[in-house]
Amino acid sequence: MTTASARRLRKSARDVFGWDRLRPEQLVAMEAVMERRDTLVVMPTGSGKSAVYQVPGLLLPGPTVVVSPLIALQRDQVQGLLRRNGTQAAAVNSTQSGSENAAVWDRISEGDVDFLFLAPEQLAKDEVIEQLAAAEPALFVVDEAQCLSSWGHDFRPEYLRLGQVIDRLGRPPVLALTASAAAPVRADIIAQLGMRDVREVVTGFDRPNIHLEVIPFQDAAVKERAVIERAAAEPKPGLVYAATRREAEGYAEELNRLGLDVAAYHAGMPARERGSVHDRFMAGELDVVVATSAFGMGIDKPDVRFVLHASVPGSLDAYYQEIGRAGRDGEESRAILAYRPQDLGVQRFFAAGRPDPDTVVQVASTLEEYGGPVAPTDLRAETHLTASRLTAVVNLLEQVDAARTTDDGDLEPTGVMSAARAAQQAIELGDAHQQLERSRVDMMRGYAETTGCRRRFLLGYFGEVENLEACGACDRCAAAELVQEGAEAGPSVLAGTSGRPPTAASPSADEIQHPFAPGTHVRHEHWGQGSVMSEENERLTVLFDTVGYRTLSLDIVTKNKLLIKC
DNA sequence: TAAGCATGTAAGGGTACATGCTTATGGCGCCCTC
Repeated sequence: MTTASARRLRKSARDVFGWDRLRPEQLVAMEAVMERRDTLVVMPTGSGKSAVYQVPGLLLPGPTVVVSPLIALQRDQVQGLLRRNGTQAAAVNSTQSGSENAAVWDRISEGDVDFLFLAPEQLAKDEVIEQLAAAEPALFVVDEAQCLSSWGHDFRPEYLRLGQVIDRLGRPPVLALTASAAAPVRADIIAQLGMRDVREVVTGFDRPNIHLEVIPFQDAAVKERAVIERAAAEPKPGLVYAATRREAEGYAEELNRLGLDVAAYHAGMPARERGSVHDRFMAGELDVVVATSAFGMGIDKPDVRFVLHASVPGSLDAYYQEIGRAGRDGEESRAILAYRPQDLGVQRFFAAGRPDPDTVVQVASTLEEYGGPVAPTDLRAETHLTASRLTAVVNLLEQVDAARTTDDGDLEPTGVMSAARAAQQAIELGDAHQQLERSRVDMMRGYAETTGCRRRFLLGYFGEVENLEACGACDRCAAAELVQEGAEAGPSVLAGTSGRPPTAASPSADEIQHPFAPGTHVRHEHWGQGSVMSEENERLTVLFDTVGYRTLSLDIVTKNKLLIKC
């Protein structure tokens, strides 16, 4: 590429950041940003995702706003940028004093800050939006954008307010960055941020050096023993993911008893202790960290040799994100899942989090009683709800067009429907989201129980439909290879799993002759529009817009004409 | 949805089983006290 903008980008990357070469996909995304287009980038961690906003951010006139989910991450990002020649970066958050934050705002108004880092909660405050709007930001970046979809609907509802914030800032170009996002997550990010005419830059999901394995269990005690033995036996360092805090502490204790250097990590621990575990792991002082899902964002340790899940996580998005912390150095590493079907129960429980219907009715009718604009703080006082609970309900009401945010940040009913109708539609929307979350748990189960190549299943889930060859680097391919060898040459011992021979369990793209190849858009009489995500063993997995993932028998689909291509 | 725990009951002096309650991930910001 030899356009003037590509030349400028390359020069800035070299002069300021010392990067002699930009990857083609980085350059494509940067050029889209320079053209002021809304851009969604899905790139694995370690592939230079941050560069996509850093380089254009310095070339565009005006500050770049970066929404980042963790204050610890903001700190790392600011320090990283300050090390670059002539680059000014700052953060505004609750760990800094009022006067420190005020000093940052002064610098922004003087044009002295190139990059400003904030958590979405900061952007819930009117004065923050007003000061930002006055600075006329050149670019609005949402880092770790999968948080918007995974946390925005319940845990951190301010994430879903970012679309409104961008409107109030005068719609600067939006850049969303994430390391892993399947189709519904990408669609959610685009919809919630109100991104328009989006340039999507999605690089390959495959991490061929990570060997995939699932070990099935029925008995909890047997599984626990196996997890401990396996974690002790694998090359170090490694990560063990547990579903609960108690489990994490239990495993850490057992492994310590075996003489290994192991620490637990979860959100219930004091901040200092968490920081110390993080630092010791990064410094290579720990063999294993046993953690809940709290551990990992911003961890870029190249030599993690295994990621062992002691319980299934709630989605393949989460699973892929967590196993992606293994083998960043490109060396062989392993992702092992200790799978017990009963463990899905706790994930179904987590997937059930949605605003309570009574609360939705209460907020809708309170809003109707006001009749006109009301400050969110007044609505909070009236309904006796916490800020995040109220925000979660308001988000639903806005999504069904029953309420809107004024330019002043107040809430008002749109008046197009009654409070009862608004509440009903908002509750239905909450239910639909819950259904999608549950279908994602089902897909996790599908991965654990598949009889075909696990990597094909995983890549199909992320919509990567080009590479349908079996991988040869998962337990299923190894098992198929063993069967094949046995059939050809009698009993033999499995020598290894290197290389990628096609296997009986996994047909190539050319061999799939039926009309529902992955990527095909389809329509179902009851479930509406969808697209085929994967096909194996005569079963189709389809992602429907309204009901989430569904797995269907190809035979029944064909015989009963259940799906129409469109 | 499922597991752990406390309590209750039957049969019978210590134990087995049923029942019901509680808890299960993720962070920011802000207000409090020392």
